[in-house]
Amino acid sequence: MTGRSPGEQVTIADVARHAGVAASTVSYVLSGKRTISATTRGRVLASVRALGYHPHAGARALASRKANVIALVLPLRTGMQVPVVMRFATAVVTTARRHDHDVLLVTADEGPAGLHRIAGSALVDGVLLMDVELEDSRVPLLRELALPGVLIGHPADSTGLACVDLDFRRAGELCVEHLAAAGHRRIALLGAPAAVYDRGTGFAHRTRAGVRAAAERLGVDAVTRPCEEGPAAVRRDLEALLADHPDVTGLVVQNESAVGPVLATLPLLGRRVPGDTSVVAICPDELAEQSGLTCVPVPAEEVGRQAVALLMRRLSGEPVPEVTLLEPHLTVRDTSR
Amino acid sequence: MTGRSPGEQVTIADVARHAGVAASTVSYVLSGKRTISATTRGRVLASVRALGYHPHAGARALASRKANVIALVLPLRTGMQVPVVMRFATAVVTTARRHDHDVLLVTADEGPAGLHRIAGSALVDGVLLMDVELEDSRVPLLRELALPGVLIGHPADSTGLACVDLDFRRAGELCVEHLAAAGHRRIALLGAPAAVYDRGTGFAHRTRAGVRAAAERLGVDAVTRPCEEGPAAVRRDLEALLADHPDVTGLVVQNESAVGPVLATLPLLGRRVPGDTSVVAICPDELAEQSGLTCVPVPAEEVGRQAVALLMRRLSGEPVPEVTLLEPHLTVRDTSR
DNA sequence: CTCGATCGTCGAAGCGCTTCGACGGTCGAG
DNA sequence: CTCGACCGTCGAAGCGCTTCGACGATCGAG
Repeated sequence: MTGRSPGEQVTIADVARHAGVAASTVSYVLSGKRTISATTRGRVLASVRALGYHPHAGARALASRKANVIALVLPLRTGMQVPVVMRFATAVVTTARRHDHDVLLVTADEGPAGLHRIAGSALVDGVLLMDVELEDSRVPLLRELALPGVLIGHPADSTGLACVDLDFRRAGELCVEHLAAAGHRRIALLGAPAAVYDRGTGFAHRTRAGVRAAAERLGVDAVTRPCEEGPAAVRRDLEALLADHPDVTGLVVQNESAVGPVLATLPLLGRRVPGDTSVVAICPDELAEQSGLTCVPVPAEEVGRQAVALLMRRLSGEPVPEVTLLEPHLTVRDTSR
Repeated sequence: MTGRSPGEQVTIADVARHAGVAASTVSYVLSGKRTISATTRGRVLASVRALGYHPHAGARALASRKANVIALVLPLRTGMQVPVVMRFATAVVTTARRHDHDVLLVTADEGPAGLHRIAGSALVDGVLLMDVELEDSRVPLLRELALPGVLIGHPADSTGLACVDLDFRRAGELCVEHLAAAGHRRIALLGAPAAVYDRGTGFAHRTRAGVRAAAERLGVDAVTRPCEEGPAAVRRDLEALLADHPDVTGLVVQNESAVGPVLATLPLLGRRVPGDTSVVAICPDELAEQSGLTCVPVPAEEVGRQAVALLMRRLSGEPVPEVTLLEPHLTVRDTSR
């Protein structure tokens, strides 16, 4: 029984009165910023529980100049790998909570103005930027606002920033190395939608670069081609690719929505997998697992966790590395040989 | 040039000084809660722009007892229709911003404790609850905390609540009516994963009920069966279904991940679509459009908009209807006859 | 012309919290 | 023993904003 109607804010003064101490003492117990005797601490904590006290977020933000909230700026537009984004978001929220922070969801459509608003109103202490382009307009703004930020993906110039990403270049190389080792001499990358390349999205460009570099190094042929979304489009793009390059026997797919249709279409084109054609994907692991697909998993959770951890370190003033690249790994399943 | 280092908070006092008025006057200009002469207002607004002033969210929340933030409580667990959730989230953020509110992302894993925390700390003014189950533990809590909330989906007992949802019962009926009108006498519902039914998730149960009711009313046979995710699982469940009920000629699919595989599998079973078997889905429209699928679209955006609008009305003390059901519509494409 | 309304503005009082400086009380070193 | 250092606690001052009451000025009605 709290003796208060629900919805009424329990204040630190209530707790102090209940425990017979000063409000500041309660604050120090909760923050641990000054030593408090075990007895007093025990009494205070008991009162906190008894009253169901939660500090008023606004008041705390005002006094301490920290909101304990971070912003997650999501793309939410076409061409995005939706499930990846989702799993990533989950990891971010969970990790942030573990660091006693909440997550504000901001859509990229709000653009730079959104960042201005958020920074100016002290709504958040820092931002996580997803879907970063090679030349991203938000990046200079971040520098200018002196708003602590961590980027998912990395822009061309990462000076003074903190970026986390799967090493997509290496992932591309890995796929080609795997196929080349299995004896494939002609390899094709069926990539993201053209719009994604046009936007200059890092992961697409870097993967392509990795594929090309590895192919050159290993002396195999590699062609690359964007691929639109939707079963019909995938099928069309795949057929066109194989019509132009009929001698391709190794396929690297980096497009979530293409995985299913590619696997369904190849047999119809008279190509058995992996007998005639090997398929390797860069995609979430569950998706690949469902189809027994050889893949380089995109570790969305791990990226999310790392990103939050980096941001937390920045918020506490620690220096952090500019670029954190996660090492990709290839999981061999049934679609490659 | 603001004359302040970036990251320094511009306060209302700065604006007041710059405009030569009192701080309270600035506040009234911005809130419109008292009449201010056009000249003064103009001067103040100019200063606001010149200094790039954004009110400090915490201070504002403290003084006004409104955070101008709503919480979006997302499931983020298996069996969810991920793209739907995503589009929904986008609509929520966009609509909320239009009402001058931000959105805090909360995962359902935090459970009731999360709601307590959020309510107690005045972090948010209200909550949007997704993925509501028929008997949802968060619902009584919402009542108890007197926390304004809007549910997406609706629980068995919606007294005193506000719920928004597509009328899934009607959607189920619509599909059956369409198939029956085309002459199909034996119809099957290939539904959500079994876990979704077991959780008592409203949309799955209501759709099934609608299918059964319409079938009975129209005198056609209807069988229903859950369907797991992933191409292989879908194929297996579909084959089992058709083995048990070979005379089924009309298929209702309510499972995003099943749409593609179902369409791919039917021809392999010697069933041409729509010649031998008609397929109708309840799924996002883009997904259906890609495959030329007859469907009842799930209007994620519309639900998101409505939900936010309802919450805003609740926050301003207006009474709102307990249940808002969106009328489903069937779009005929190439997979049904 | 005077008086009450009305309008536009101001000053001050908090909102609930953190944090700084201060102050008694202990305790160990000299 | 005495004195300084330290420990545990308190009171007060603000953080930036909203909002209430007050107050001069303006204006129309009597």
